[in-house]
Amino acid sequence: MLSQDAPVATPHASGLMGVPSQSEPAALRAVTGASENCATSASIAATLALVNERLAPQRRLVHAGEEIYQAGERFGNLYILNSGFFKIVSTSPDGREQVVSLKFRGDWLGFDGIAGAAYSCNAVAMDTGEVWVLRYEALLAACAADRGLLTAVHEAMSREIGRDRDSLLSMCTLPADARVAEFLRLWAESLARRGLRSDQITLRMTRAEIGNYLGMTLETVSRALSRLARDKVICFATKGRRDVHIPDVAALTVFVQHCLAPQRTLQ
Amino acid sequence: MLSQDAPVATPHASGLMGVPSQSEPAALRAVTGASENCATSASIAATLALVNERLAPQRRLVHAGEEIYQAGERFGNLYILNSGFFKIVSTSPDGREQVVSLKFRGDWLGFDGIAGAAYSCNAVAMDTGEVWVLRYEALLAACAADRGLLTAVHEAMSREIGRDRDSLLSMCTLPADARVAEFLRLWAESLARRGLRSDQITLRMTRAEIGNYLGMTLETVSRALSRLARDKVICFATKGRRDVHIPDVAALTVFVQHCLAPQRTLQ
DNA sequence: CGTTCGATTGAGGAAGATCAATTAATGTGG
DNA sequence: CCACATTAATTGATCTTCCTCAATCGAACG
Repeated sequence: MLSQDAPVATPHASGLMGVPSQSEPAALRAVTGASENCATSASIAATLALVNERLAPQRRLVHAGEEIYQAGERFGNLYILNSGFFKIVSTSPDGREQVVSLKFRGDWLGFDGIAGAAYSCNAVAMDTGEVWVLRYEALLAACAADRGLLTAVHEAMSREIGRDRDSLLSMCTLPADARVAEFLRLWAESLARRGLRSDQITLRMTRAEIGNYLGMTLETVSRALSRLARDKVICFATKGRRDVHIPDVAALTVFVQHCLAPQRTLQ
Repeated sequence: MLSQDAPVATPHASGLMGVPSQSEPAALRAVTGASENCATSASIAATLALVNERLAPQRRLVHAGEEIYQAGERFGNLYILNSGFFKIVSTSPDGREQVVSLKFRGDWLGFDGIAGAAYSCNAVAMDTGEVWVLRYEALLAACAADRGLLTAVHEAMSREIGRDRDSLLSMCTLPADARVAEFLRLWAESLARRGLRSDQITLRMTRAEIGNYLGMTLETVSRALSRLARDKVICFATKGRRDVHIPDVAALTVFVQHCLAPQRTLQ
C-alpha cells in the first residue's frame, strides 16, 4: 500500500522527501516518542499514512509563487504538505505584510481559517511541491471513526501554537545576529528531524524575505550571514549565496549564546 | 477586584451574557456575525454553557501569581478561563523569558501541551479568577457525542493560532509607540467583545511585564504611555498610573497609523 | 514614617535602519 | 553565446530608534 504516498519528485532535489512511508501510525508514534514541537520523520510518515488511508486526499501539485489559499477566502479545506516548502504571510488592514511561519513536509496548513470561517493569511509555495487537500468536514467525519486521526490533527495544531510562541520568544529576546543563527539552526533541525541531511540548506528565500520573517532588514540579514561565514559557523557554496553549508549545527547554538553573553540576563 | 471581568461563578450572572445554554456555537456565530479572531460575549457564553452542560467541569479559584500549569509538567488538562486574567510565559533553555500571550474570559489554556504530552510554558494568574478544569480525555469523549463541542475546541485553537500571528505581525512591523497603542486598542477591543466597558482599562501588569510582552524595555513603555497621554489619546486616573482611560478607541488606531505615516510602506 | 517597589524622565550610547554605491547572479533577446 | 537588463547581495556611511544607566518621584505597606 501507500505507493502513491511517496512524495512527488521535485526538480530541485532540496529534500523534504524520500522517506519510506509504510508503518503503523499510532503504534509508531508511541515507539518513537515524538516530543513537543518535534515531529520526527517516522511520526510524520505515520500521520501521512494514516491520513492517506482514512481520507485518500486529493493531491495537488504546486509551483513556486502559487497560493493555495488567501486571506479572506472562505474556509473549507485543510492542507498537509507532502513535499516542497511554504511561507505563511499575514497582512494587516493597513497593508503591513509579515511572513509569520514557514511550513515543511508533514506540516498542516489552514488551521487559521477554522475560527472565522475564512482564512486569515496567505499560504504561498516557495518551491515545487505537493499538498494534500482535506475537506475539513470530511476530516471531522473521519476523525469520528478514528481517534488516532483526531489526535494527529490536535497535535498538529498544538505544535503550531508552540512554534508560533517560540518565534515570538526569539523575536523579542535575541539580537539580530543570534536570530539569524537561530533561524538556520531551526531549519537544520527541521531537516534532521525529517531524516534529511542537515548540513546543507538551500534557502529558497531572498534576504528580504528572511529579513521580513525575522523582523529585520535585508542588509542586517546579509551582515549577520557574513559574520557567521567569517566565524566559520557557516560556509557559502562556491557559487551563489543561496546554499548554506553548516559544518556543525552545535556551533550555531554556541554562536547564539555568544551573542547573548556580553549583556547577560537581558530583560 | 474583578472590575473588568465577569463575576466568578456563573457565566449568566452578568446581564450582558444571558445566552441560552444549549445553542450551538456555530449557529450563534452566524447570527452575531463574529469574525476571525473575534469571540463575542454571546459566543463565549454559549461555549461556556455548552462545556458546562457536557462536562460539568471542576471549578478552580486562582489568585494572582498562582500558576495553573508549568513548562515540563505532564499534560492532562485543558482549562477555560471563566474570570480573571492570565499571562502565558515561555522560557528558552538558556533562561530567556517571554510573555507570549494574555488570556481573558472565554479563552482556553493548555493547548501547547497536547503535542508533546507536556506543557511548554507557564500559565500565571494575574488576578483573582476562576478556571474550569477539563480532563483532555474526558473532553475528547464528550466531543464524540457532541459535534458542537469539538467545533468549539477547534475554534479556540484556531483563534489562538491567529492571535499569535497577529502578535508577531505587530512585533515586527510596528515601532514601539505604535505597539503600545495597539496593545491598548486590542485590550479595549477584547473587553468590548465581552460586553464590558472598554473605555477603562485596569492594567494589572507592571511596565516591565508589558514591556516584556511587547518586546521593549519598561522605560520605552513608560515613555510611550506618556506620549499617548500628552496627545490626549489616553488619560491616567487621578490616582495611580495603572488605570488607563480611553476616551475614544478609534484615536488609538489613528495614533498607530500616525506612527507609521512618516516612513510609509515599510518593509 | 521610613522602606520598598514601581513609574517617570533625562542623558548618553549601541544596535539596527536607512541611504547609497558596488558587485554578483539571473534572465533575455539578438 | 554574448551583451544587456534586471534582480539579488554585499558593504560602507550615516542617522534614528530604542536600550542602558542613573536620578527622582510617587504610591503602597508594614
